Amino acid sequence: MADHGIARDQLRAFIERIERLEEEKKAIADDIKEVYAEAKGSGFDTKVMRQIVRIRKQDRNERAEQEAILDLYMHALGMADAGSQSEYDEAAE
Amino acid sequence: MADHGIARDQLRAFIERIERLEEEKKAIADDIKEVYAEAKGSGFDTKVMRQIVRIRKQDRNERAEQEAILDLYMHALGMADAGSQSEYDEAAE
Amino acid sequence: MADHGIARDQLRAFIERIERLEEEKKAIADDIKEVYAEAKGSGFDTKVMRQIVRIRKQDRNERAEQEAILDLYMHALGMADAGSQSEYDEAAE
Amino acid sequence: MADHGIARDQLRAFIERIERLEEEKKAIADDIKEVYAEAKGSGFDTKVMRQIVRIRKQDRNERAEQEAILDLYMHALGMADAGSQSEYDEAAE
DNA sequence: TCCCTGATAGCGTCGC
DNA sequence: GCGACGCTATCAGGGA
Repeated sequence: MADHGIARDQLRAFIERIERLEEEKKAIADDIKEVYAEAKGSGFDTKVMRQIVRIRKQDRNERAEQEAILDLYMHALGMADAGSQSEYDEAAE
Repeated sequence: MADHGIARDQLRAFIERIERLEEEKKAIADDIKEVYAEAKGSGFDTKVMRQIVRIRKQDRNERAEQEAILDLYMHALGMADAGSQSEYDEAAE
Repeated sequence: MADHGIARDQLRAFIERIERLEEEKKAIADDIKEVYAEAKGSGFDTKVMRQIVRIRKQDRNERAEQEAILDLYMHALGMADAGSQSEYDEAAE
Repeated sequence: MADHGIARDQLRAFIERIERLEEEKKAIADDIKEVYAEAKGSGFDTKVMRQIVRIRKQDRNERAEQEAILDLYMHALGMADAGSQSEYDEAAE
């Protein structure tokens, strides 16, 4: 039974951490809204702004995908890419 | 009561159309799987293939977004774009 | 080097087949959307409709599973099933 | 023309603030994912956890709504509510 | 106020 | 069999 108690506490802790993080996330989402509202107040068209944000994001993603596919090719060809091994070492694989 | 009967038949018809279409959709999804499987059988790396397909799609989307944002600017500036009214006429809007 | 050229063409063919199929899939997905939109225009609640579709699908899956189990038993008993009336008969509904 | 330059800078500033905030938002979303992953590693069922989180959120929303209604009555009766102990006290749970 | 679009979360699939 | 990724469906916010 003690185990259940422990598990319960652990679960509770996880849940609370998540809820705390979700609060933060929501706070930020609200901040974003505020910025759009402020921009609108300054005469900008939020629709256009959203599109700009979206397209810039796409650009970044595109670049990321390009890199990803390059890596993929390299591996497919049995060539590990030296350099850019940042953050994790795949040599072990 | 007759109304309910009519509505029921109408609803039934809609549901069946949807289910039929979903069957077709699934059939195509299966076809896609088959193609990947076949390619794999020919020695291709499906992961790479999926990436290629994805990136090509992104390219197309990017172009579409570019056009969309252009349109948006044009409208924001009060300039309807003459031409490119292909497929549907926005004049009515 | 010729090999690479061949592989390249083959790959290209696979990619194009996939892209063609994905287009078709998307077209059908759009058709489905249209049907929902039309139903909505006729006063139906699409949320409810989606639930109906989902439930009916589950039912079919359950039936399929039941049949699968039956088949399993039949084979375990050394009895091949003679046809099992393909696709099931909806007349009864 | 100077105006356009100013507007441009202003727009740029808004866009960058938004992008910065979206990065933060994403970072938090990733943190949440990590917590779920960690919980999973401790043997918890994340699907159940997500349900718990969702339900507790609903509960909070309901409580908030109840309070809102209460406030409404209070105001209708010309009685301002004195503070209403902001944010609710979780000690009782 | 309603509709539509975009964002998010859950599900299923694929690969390891 | 497990874990990760992509896709789909649902929900919420913004605009008309």
